[in-house]
Amino acid sequence: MSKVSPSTDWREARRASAREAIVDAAWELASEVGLAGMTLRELARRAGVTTPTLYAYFDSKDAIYDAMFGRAATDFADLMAEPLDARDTSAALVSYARRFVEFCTSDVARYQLLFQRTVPDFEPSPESYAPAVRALDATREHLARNGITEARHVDVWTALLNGLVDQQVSNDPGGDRWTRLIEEAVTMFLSHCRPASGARTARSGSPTKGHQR
Amino acid sequence: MSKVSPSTDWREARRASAREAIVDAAWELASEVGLAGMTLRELARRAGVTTPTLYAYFDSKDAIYDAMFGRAATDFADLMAEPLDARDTSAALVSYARRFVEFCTSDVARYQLLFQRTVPDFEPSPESYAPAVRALDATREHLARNGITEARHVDVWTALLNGLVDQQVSNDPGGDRWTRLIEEAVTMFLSHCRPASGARTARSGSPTKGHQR
DNA sequence: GTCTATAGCTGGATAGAC
DNA sequence: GTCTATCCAGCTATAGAC
Repeated sequence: MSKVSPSTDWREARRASAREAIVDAAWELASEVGLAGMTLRELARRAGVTTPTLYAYFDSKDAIYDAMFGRAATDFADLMAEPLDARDTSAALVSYARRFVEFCTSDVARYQLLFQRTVPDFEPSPESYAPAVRALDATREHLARNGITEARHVDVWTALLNGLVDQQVSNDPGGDRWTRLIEEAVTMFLSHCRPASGARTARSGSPTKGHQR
Repeated sequence: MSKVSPSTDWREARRASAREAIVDAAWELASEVGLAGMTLRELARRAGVTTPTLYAYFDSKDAIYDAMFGRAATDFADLMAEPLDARDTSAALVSYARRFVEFCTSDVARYQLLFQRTVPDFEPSPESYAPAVRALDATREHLARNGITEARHVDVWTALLNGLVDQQVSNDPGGDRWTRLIEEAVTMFLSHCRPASGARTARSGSPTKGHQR
């Protein structure tokens, strides 16, 4: 495959594995104390090393944030690319929305790093950001299957879902006051944005009731 | 009125005035460097005093955040209580939504302190929080005039508006990619949530076009 | 690569003179 | 109430031995 020697491959693999372990510990810590509350001392302690060792794998704290972003974006894109088992396109969209909201609310720190700009002076590198673009493309594709193709409608969709997530985590953390409104919100969205193409497109009823969790 | 002497009143007034000046400087600073980036040294410099003087007026940095919250909540409630000049209730709701979104996007730091939980370990005191409750009541009243009375619909409303704001400030700061969708979002909301009560309630057309700013 | 030790800095908060 | 001077804690990041 490559011109590097096998031993170099091993070392590269071990190094990448060690980096992943640090990122694991970083996410675990951030979900407990918040992104801003994450310190390198505590991160090193959790990872079973000392502070200088972190610098053997990352140039700076921002580089760690960047690796965290990359991991989160990849997880997000992978989750959103998983196939959906739903009988029709609108039910699929509800499932898709639930998936997104569940992903966001299950780890607020991850949601903040990925979708809000809460860490001062941090911006993800293009490489880390790429998977997020891929996920947004998947969103567009799902909407297109429901006849939603206009850019403004896609923006309404993202606003609606982000709004549900934001209200949920800000005003009812751990509860379901807004997450339980997903199906209604999707119905509202579809009946307004989907082009009229017959009678059965208007509402989905509640075929996916009890499908969550 | 009170048993305190006039000179005590004067002193109280001057003290309150000095506190307000500090809060003014605090908001000006926060809007430049963010809430987390606000330091007491720089705040003191802006206010024309030294750090220890701040502690003559506030017990801690969190107490300053709390005073900032109180100011923002009062401004918010006052703005939302201003009368609306609109020919019908649905147009009034659009104006109301514009007012809210404009308030939020014009000062991101204020939006974050008021509606998100971005300052770690800070929670507003009941006194500072009270005006925010008053503003939410005003929102409920406006929605009720449009026949929206169910609690779940009020929650959909707040999610929708917060979603527009959040996407705007996170992904298109300074632009209008999401703020320009306000009228469409309100139309979508009303046609779904407003109880059917005749033909003319379904849509508002665009009577308020060019009404913003 | 990993450690011990520490530099260098910045933050909130305080002591004590005036 | 306001200042000068400072404390003390916490942070990121580095030097240098092994």
